Amino acid sequence: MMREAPDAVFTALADPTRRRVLRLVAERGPTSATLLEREMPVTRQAIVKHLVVLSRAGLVTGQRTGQEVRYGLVREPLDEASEWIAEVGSRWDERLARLRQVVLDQKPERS
Amino acid sequence: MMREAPDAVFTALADPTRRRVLRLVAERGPTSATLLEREMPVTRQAIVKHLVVLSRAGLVTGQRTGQEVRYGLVREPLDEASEWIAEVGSRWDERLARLRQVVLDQKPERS
DNA sequence: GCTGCGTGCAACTATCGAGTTGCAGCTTAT
DNA sequence: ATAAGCTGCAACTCGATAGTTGCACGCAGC
Repeated sequence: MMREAPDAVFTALADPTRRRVLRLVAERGPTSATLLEREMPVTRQAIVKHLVVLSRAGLVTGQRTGQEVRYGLVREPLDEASEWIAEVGSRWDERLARLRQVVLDQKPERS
Repeated sequence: MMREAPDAVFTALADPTRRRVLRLVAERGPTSATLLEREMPVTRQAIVKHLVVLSRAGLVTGQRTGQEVRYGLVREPLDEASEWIAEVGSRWDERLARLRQVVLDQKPERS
């Protein structure tokens, strides 16, 4: 199986500033770019760009209310990424287990 | 809490080619750059660079045996990344839960 | 109307990073 | 010793992207 890795998600998570934005959205709840600007050392424009990237990756969704746009978090892609990581880790462990098995099997039926 | 995100790990996971390298290492077990080259559409040098990045992130370790260097996977940083992701997700859920609680609390003791 | 606040688009800079090619050095076996 | 195979270093190209500044548009309230 091993569903192909969601490229956009990992790319989105790569940038520290973007991770901070994501974290703030998760903690504060639906937030606007202008609000986020006050808690970060970069321009609103920069934050907007990050939100666009996060949005394309499906990690957040924007909802317009009046004149401001509030962004909320979406868990699914996040969970998929987490799952991909876990699967790589388990592949390694499976290999180790299989190897150990081979070693153990040699003892009983040694020539 | 929320331990600061391991920057190097997420940076390492951002590149598709690098993820493929990591995956191959996990599946094949300790592997050399030259072996990996045969399964990928890029130069050995490119793979070496990726292995260096993965190594700096602590995701793999190289072990020299004679003239070749075999790289194996290391789970810990991988798990940390997975944990970071999970924590962001749960922050969001906690917020939702807290919000729901507020709504529920309003009913019994409404003025 | 005008003022304020929030969003959206565009152009520009500058840095980073993925990939290549070329060459040198070290092991192993013939 | 010499040939073959694997590693390591260096220089270079080229595209992507994080961040900035500047300006225009739209919705609110006085």
